Order: sequence, then structure tokens, then C-alpha cells
Amino acid sequence: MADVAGVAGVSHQTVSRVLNGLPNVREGTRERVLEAIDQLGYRRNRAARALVTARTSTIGILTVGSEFFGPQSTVLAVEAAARARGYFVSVTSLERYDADSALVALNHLVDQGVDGVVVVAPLELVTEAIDDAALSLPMVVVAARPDVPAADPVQYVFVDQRSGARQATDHLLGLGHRRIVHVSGPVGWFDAAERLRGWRESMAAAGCDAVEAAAGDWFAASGFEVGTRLARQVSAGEATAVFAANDYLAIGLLRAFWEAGLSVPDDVSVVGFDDLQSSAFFIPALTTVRQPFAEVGRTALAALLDGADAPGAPHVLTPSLVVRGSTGAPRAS
Amino acid sequence: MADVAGVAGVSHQTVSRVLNGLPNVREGTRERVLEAIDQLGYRRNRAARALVTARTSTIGILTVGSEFFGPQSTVLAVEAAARARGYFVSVTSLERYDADSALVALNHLVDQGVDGVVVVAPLELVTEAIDDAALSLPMVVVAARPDVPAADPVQYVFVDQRSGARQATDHLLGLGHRRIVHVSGPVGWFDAAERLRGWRESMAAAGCDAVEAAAGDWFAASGFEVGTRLARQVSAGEATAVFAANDYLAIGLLRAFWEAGLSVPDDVSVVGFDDLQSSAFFIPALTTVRQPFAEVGRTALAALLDGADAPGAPHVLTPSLVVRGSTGAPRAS
DNA sequence: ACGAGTTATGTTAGCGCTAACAAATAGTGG
DNA sequence: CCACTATTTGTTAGCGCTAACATAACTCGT
Repeated sequence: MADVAGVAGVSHQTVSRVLNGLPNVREGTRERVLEAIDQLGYRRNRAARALVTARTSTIGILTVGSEFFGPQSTVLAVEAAARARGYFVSVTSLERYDADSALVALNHLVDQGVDGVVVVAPLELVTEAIDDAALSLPMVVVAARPDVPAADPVQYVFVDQRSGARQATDHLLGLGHRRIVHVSGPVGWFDAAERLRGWRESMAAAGCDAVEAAAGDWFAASGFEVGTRLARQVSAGEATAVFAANDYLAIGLLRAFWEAGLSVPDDVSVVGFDDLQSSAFFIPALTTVRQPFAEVGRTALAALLDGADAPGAPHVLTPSLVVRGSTGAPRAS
Repeated sequence: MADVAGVAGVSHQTVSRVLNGLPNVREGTRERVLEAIDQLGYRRNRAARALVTARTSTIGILTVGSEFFGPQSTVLAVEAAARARGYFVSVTSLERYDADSALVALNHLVDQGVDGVVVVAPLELVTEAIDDAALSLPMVVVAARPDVPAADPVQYVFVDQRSGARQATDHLLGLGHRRIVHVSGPVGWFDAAERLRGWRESMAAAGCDAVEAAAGDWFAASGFEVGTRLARQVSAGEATAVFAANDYLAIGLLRAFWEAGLSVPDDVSVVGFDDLQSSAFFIPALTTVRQPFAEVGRTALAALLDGADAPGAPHVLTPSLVVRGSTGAPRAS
């Protein structure tokens, strides 16, 4: 910076002023400074700036370290939103799914001096770890947590999973299905719990028994495994539709039903959740629930940067049902 | 740090020594310092440290900002490898796929003072932008670039896409197929170009005509569109197998063939590339090529941190074919 | 027990920047 | 044309840390 000041014939402070866009710099001076900067290829040292301002212009993202569609999409959206607002983004993922890992990851970000943290890890143990950590750092959690502590300084942003599940279930009910099984996601995940709850609510409202089949994780292999069992229930007339907690599980289901010689949607309807890029091309095309990830990203960042002092109610966004070929009226019995 | 020194009854320098694990600190002193740190909940200021050491312990990752399986998996792997080695990771993605965006993104990282950059954006225009930028920063590019400039200070790490394509094609040839169409990925992507080339090599070696069908992007929708056309060729006996540039395209193909009433693999064999989590559950299960992403991540990071001064030959990893139900011998004609 | 050789600790300076204040210059009304 | 205000520029200090050097405190061998 001293070099730039020398070339431009001003003091380093004036250079700083130009760089920060402060007023009270004559136009001619500003131009000379910018010229000198350009000529010398000068770049401001962010560490020194951070040291004196006590702000790093960096936000941390804590995410589950896997290829889950929802979290992954959210992270991308937050990153894009942050970049658009001139922030740097530091990403850290969970090594394992336990409270210890969550704290390690959180500390990793705090050590880095981030100005705020967006948590994209909709796991109960992560939010618990955060509650315990009680950091004095602006923090936004993207997770459909139903019981946000009242005085929690942390802000919540999420897509209403329960609403999505109700839309999916109501769609099936509307087609005439009564025996709708839910293949639920793994325990400990808010999204799984909320989708399960939404399904239960709709089933209860319709006066139907809610029979659940739990999948061990979010992947197609689990969906297939559960689907193999469900195929027998379908054949026995014990189920006419399945609502899967996500599209990967639905892939496994479709496959299992196909292997069992069952036709979707003639013998059994299937609904997923997430709307993958390729869900429209499954066999058959999958009816599913789409989430507004880009909006989640923007909202989360806005909450973090602008609403630092306004925890208040969580920001809830609404998903929408996408009806395709995997659902139809139940076979007249 | 001064506070800690006060509590421990030592100078701030001794605290610094303890923190950095330097020798020549008596055990008792070290313990007192650690105790004081713990008691005060002290955290070292990274900005100040970065200022004086001129190193940020942060590496930047430049990636395409989309949900592509390969890049996404690679980023996760690099992040995990970096964390394991105590580095912070700053991620930036391309706003658009043009040279300008690439430079903006690269500058964004440089401005941040990263110690090195890993580029996970296997696009020609990105490597060109990097060549032009000629930054004096350790840099590793994860891209199957066939013509790495000799004196390039940038290191390359990649999975041998050509080998994967040859394995896929040779598998089909071995089954007896002669008319094997390749559905190629979008132009401008190294992976697409290399897979195309590998397929051509194998076809040429077998003395077969290589008929290509270009997809506009990497997604299932394009695969479906191309597949609709290919279905007619298959019916006309002009093709007996299709090698898709990735699994998403393959999904679209499977769907198109299904709609056309063609059986896979009886009427036409299909091979993909990437081995998605769910590829084993497609209908039929997809024969595809699996890439060692975790190894790519580790190798890239090792190259960045350890081999700063040894550009040399690119680090090439090898993918492996996974044979499943979507391939079989051609129908005897 | 004394000095040479080690090892442990303290002192000083400065990394590059911005905040706060001081000085200089330009602008304005009487 | 001068006193006075508004604007522009310069000067100084210090953010929290580490490198380099200075000093103090221990070892030992003789």
C-alpha cells in the first residue's frame, strides 16, 4: 500500500480511503490512486484488514459431508448468495454424525474467525450441539426443527417438510388411496421426522391407519430393501400406495416393485421427495415434492447478514408437489 | 494472548511458543499456559497470525456451481483431505461458464489470500483462463486435460477418462457388439472429450465405425431426447449398444428405450459413466464406470501441499468398470 | 564452586491495514 | 481580501501475532 501511495504521490491513508470507497477524496486523486493500483497490480491484504476491523467478510458453512441432494443444493445456493453479496465462504463438513464431530467442525469455523455460520446439517444431534455450544456468533440453521427454543439466538430457515408430506399424502388420498405406507428416512434427521409427521397428520385427518416402514438411510439400497418387503404387502392388498421420504428411496422402491412384477402406478402408486434432475425420467416418471433451494440459500444469508439481532420466528418456505406418472387411482378391488 | 500470559505468569511469547508446539518450553510452564488458555477460553486470532506469517492455512477450491456428480464428489473429497491436514477450505463456484467468470472466481480466491488453489472445473475455458492468468500461486487442476503445457507450473490430477471409456467400449465389443453409439457430453468439458476419444480409440482398434450422438448437456433430459432418436436406429438395426457419457444421460436413454418398447439389454445394451449411488437400482441396473473420487481429493491436496515445486507429469488415477444388468450380448440377427 | 555450554524465557520490532485525530488546502460570505 | 467553515489529505497509533535477538536460568565437568 505504501508503494501505491508513493506512485500516486499521496499517503497510504488516502489509498485506503479510495479502496474503501470513502467520501472526501477528490476525483483526480482517486483516479491517480486507482491508476497506481492497476499499474502495480496491488491487492489489499485481507489478513491485515481483518486484524484491524475484526471482521473477515467470511461466512462459514457447516454441512453434512455427503452427496445428499437437499443439503448439497442448499450449500450451493448459500455459496452463490454469499458471493453475490461480496462474502467469502468457508465450508466444513462433518466427519461423522455425532455431537463431537459437530463441535469440532463448528470450532474449526470459529477458529477461522468467520463473521457468521450457516449450518446445513439437519440432524438433531447437530442442533443440540449448537445449543450447547452457545456461541456468540450470528448463526442460521437450515433445518426443519419443530421445537425451536424460544429464546434461541440462532435463526432457523427451512422448507416446510410437513407441508410437502401432506401435499404428497393428500394427493394420494385424493386419488382414492387409503392404505398408504410411508417409507421414512433415518432417525435423527429433521427432514425425515417432519415428513413422517406430515404423512401421519394427513392420514389421521382422513381417518386412515398409518403404517410406516423405516429405511435405515436415505439411499436407494434401503429403498430397495424395504420395497422388497412392501411388494408382498401390495400383492396381499395391504397397501396401494407408498410415499417415500426421498427420491433415492423411491428409486429403490420402483426397482423392487419392478422385480416383483408389480406395475406402478396400476398396482401401486409411488411418491418421492426432492425432485432430482432425473426424477422425471424414472420408469415411471416420479411424482415428487420440489423444494425451493435457491430461495433457502438467499433467505438464510439474508437472515444471517441483515437480521443479526432479530431471531424471532423461523423463516418457512413452502415446497410444491410435482405430479407425474408414478401415481394413479388404486385398482378397483 | 496477553491475558493468557498474565494468568500463566509468563510472557506472551511463551504462550505463542506453546501454541505453536515449539521446543524449549519446560513441561510445567506448558501446562500452566494450557490451563490459562482453557480457563480463559482463549482462541488465537488467525488474522494476526496470517498477517505475520504471510500464510493463511486456507486453500481455495474453484468449482462449477452445479450439482454435477463428479465435481461435487471431488470437492467433498478435497475438503475432507484438507480438513484432515489442518487446512481451511474456501469454496467458490463459477457464476457462468465463461472465461470472465473463471477469472472473477479465481481473483476472489486470490484476494482472500489462499495458500493454494484446487480447480475442480474440468472446462477448457477454465484451464485457458488459468493459463492466461499465470498466477504465482500453487495450483492443482483436477481435469483430464490431454495437452498439458510442458512448462506449466500448474499440476494436474485426474481420473483417466479415456481408459474408463475404453473399458466400457471394450466390454461391449467383448459381448459381440459392433454398432456402438456414444452419447457424448457437452463440448468444452474435458471429461466429455476424453470419454469420446477413448470410445473412438476402442472402436477404431476393433475396426468399427464410430457413430456419435451429441447431447447438449449432462442431464437426463438430453439423454432422453437423444435416446428417442436412437430408439429408431436401434429398431432399424443400426445400433445394438449405447455408451453414455454419464449416468444421468443413461437414465434418459433407459427411459426413451422403455417408451419405445425396446428391452435393455435384449434389444440394446447401455453403459453409463460415474456409478451414482442409485445406478445399481435403475431399471435395468446400470453397467457403468466408477471413479475413485476420494483418492482424487487426497492426491490433489498432496500435490498442492507437498509437491509445490514439482509440476512434472500429471497424476493419473484409473477408473473401473462395474458390470450390471444393462449390458448383454447383442440379439442374434 | 566457577565458567562454558545449554536450555528456557523475555523484550523489541514490525507484518499491512484502518480509526482517530491533526494539518493543510479549498471554498464562501461579508 | 480576510476570517471562517468545509473539504481533502497526512500523521500517529495499534489491532494480535511471530521472528529475531537478548537475557536469565539451568546443566555439568573439572
